[in-house]
Amino acid sequence: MNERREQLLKEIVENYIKLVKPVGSKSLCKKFKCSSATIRNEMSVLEDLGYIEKNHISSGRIPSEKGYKYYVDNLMKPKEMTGEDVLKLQTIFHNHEIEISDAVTKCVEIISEITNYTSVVLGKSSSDNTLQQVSIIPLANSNIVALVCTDKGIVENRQYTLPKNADVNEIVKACEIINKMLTGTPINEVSQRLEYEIKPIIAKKIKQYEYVYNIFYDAFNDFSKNTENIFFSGKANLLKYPEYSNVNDIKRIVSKFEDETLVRKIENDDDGVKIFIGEENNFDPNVTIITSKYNYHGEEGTIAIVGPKRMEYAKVVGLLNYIHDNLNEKK
Amino acid sequence: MNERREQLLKEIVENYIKLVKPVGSKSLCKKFKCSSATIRNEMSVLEDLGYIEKNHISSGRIPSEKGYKYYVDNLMKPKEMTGEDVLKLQTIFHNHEIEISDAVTKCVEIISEITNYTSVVLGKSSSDNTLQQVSIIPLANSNIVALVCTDKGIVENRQYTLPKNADVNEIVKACEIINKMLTGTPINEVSQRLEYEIKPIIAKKIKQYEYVYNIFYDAFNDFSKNTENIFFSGKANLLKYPEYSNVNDIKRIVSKFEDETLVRKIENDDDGVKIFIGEENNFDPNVTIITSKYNYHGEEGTIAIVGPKRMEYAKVVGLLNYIHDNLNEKK
DNA sequence: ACCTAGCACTTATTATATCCAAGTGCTAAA
DNA sequence: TTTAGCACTTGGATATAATAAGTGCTAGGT
Repeated sequence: MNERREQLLKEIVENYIKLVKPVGSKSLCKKFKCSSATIRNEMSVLEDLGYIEKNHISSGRIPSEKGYKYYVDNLMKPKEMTGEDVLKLQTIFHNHEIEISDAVTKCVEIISEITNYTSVVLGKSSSDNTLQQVSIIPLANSNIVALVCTDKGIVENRQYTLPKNADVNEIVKACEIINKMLTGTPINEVSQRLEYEIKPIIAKKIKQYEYVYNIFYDAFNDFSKNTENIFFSGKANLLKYPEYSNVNDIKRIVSKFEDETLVRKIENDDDGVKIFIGEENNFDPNVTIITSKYNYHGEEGTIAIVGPKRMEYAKVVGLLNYIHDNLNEKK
Repeated sequence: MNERREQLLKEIVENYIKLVKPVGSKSLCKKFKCSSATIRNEMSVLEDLGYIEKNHISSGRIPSEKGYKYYVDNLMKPKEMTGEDVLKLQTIFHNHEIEISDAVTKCVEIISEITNYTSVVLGKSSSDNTLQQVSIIPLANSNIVALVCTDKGIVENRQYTLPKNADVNEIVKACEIINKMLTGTPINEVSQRLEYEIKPIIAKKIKQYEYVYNIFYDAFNDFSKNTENIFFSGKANLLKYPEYSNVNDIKRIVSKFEDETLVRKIENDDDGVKIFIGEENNFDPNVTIITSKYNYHGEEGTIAIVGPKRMEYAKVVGLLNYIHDNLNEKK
């Protein structure tokens, strides 16, 4: 590699990102003040090094995954955000400072709007939450709502119809016992302790303890599944790009978005903004995924942007850097 | 119309539903024990009546929307559910009888699985819920969770960070006042009564009443938006069908599923199982939507199945009839 | 040692022509 | 009222040719 080759690669990548057409030697003559033959010679070096590829023997060049990677690692300069976009995000980070539960959600909606890619929030699985409080709200017709709240403020609720001979007071009693004994327990250990510590106690104090036990057992069990913390915005954006212009590609991508266990694989534990190009990501070899962790007022997770491999890296990385800084307060 | 023409229409519709190819006169000779010319004569009558159409001058016939409609209204016999499918649904309706909050959700997941179409749950907008109880759960670092629960057991929760000089006790006090005065108020009137009845009272009793007021105001406001009660299952199923084999059709449909206000238009207030073919529905002229209301332990809404116009009507209607009966208990 | 003009060659894309299968409409006879 | 027969239409598949874009390579120039 030398200076000119790097510049050439940069030019090819950015050109291809913009126009989605293989880049020919002729089109770069002016920029490099030399003939197309010279460019061709340099291009064939870049091809030997594996940074660019041809679709067929006489086509222009497109960046390979290795080429994109070299570009993002060495040549790209993250774009500073424009005032307009900053403004949109400011309203989330500053104006509404008390309301936090869906700051992240709103954030990715704006990301999709700005970037025209698909964004995903992967809420952290609840394993490091601890039990803060359970409570019962009685409704009419012997229905009740059981609530479970964790120290990080995540709430799950569930409605039940009580058997006819049930007594709400007994359930409230059980509630108090659970709160007294289990507050602070990691949420994934609660079920176990409920069975071995709480069940014997309420068995003594409460007549029909079985159904009372079941109510809480169910409520906690739900928590550990916790399938609800994936949020998408701008799914349809992916379909805008010409690389997904054949039906099977689209079907493949759409189906993959439907598959929760696959989407979970997007998650990444490294801090900072990370880029996974094509084969590097565990989701789909035809997309690039850029991730960023967040930890905002105790809510943790990953924000991911999914787009074509020829993503506007400079723009997206600039944006995610900004968001990363704002959604991770060092307390 | 006469008996033979009805049978012919029935045959054409069912044939097209199964094979997705225009139905030619020859293929029906055996069934009707006559020559293709006879069939052609009858077909041209059905075409004049508007029940079937041609793609081009020399193609076989396909049912028109009017034809489908005549079929579902007069010729189709809803298929009884098979034991296997009944079994899948029984586990929801009977075995887990205490756990109701996502019975409907699980239900449509099974619907999508059985039918291979897309199903949607449109939760009833919360306008006829009344306030049952608000409560506050304090967390660490002067964070709190505010909970709002309605008489039908719908719960919204929100997390806030309190200002430094705040006193949780004052918020709890406000909670009690609200519960005493507003329980039973329709949820969409709560904001108003909060401002005119509660605000003056807490203004007297609580020092920094402004932020306390804001917490509850926000929490109730969220409720009236209530954008979260749409649930999809099997979105990708739509892409399986040959009628959506061109890219633009797929893009259009996928984008429409993304558009919440459009999806809301699927909702339908009539009771029973209703069929909306093509132009009859407000969502997309190229699909059929079959809806059924549910009212299960106080949770109300619409279940909708979205599929191509050549939907397997008999199967889907049979299934939805069954579900309708089970998700609407007359108390 | 590097650059460049020139040219033969390759490939995708587009347009055009041709052929075939499926199916219709119409006529005339049963 | 039904049917056999036939001319006609259309979409789809396949083959062919023309064109544009771009490459690799050679040979001569700096």
